[in-house]
Amino acid sequence: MRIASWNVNSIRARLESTLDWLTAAQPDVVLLQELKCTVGDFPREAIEDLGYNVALHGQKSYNGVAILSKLPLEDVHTTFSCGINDDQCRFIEAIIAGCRYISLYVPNGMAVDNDKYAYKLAFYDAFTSYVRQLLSLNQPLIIGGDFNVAPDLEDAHNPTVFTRTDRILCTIPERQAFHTLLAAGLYDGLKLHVKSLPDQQLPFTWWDYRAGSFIVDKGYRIDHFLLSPQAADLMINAGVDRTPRSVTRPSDHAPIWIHIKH
DNA sequence: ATGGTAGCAAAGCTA
Repeated sequence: MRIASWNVNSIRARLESTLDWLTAAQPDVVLLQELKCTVGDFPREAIEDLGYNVALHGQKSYNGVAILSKLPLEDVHTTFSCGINDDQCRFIEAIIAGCRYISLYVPNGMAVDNDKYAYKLAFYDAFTSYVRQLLSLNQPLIIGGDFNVAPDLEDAHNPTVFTRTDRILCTIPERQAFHTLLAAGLYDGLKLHVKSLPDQQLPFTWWDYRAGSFIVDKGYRIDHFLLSPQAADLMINAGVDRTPRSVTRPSDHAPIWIHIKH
């Protein structure tokens, strides 16, 4: 099975490139983030025409997540208990072929002194609690999404950003929150795969639109697949698909993917 | 240190 996750930065602005990418990459399961539209405005028919079942959680202008699947989706949920800003559409979960999938869009945080930064840390806390419950089931669990954290020095083009206390995506509390989530018992799928190969660098997944960051490869690795032990056992390959980041009017994120035994 | 671009939606907010 081919599993992909992609922050599209507006599904309507990205519809043509999304359909092109789906046709070329042929993923069986797709976890999407930043739809930036309501359920009613989602281009459901165009995607269903490519053979996908659709489950989505959308709102006007911001956020929004979806799961596309060639196999039937069961047991769909669109919330976990965070306690604040629960009206923001950042989570959707479904069971597909006996495996639980979550599409996650973690708050960006904006700036260290911003209320959104506190929300981001609270979101990590609450999601970690939820993941601990899921992991106690001892079942395959695949979480894909935009985590808005570069976990380690190799996950940013310029490691000196980690010496600054004001650089969003890279501050110590954000990275600690991410590593606490991992420590609940999840594997970083991309890292697990790349580190099993000789002399491979971890690829970036996001490049700022500004200052031509993609051309000079000044990126960050902030999109991740996090896997339960039962899912990690199934993984056979992983990577980043830079092709959709290279087209005209791209998303600022590239799709990430894993292959699992089915 | 600053400012650089993009999407939504119609001026500023978010990223």
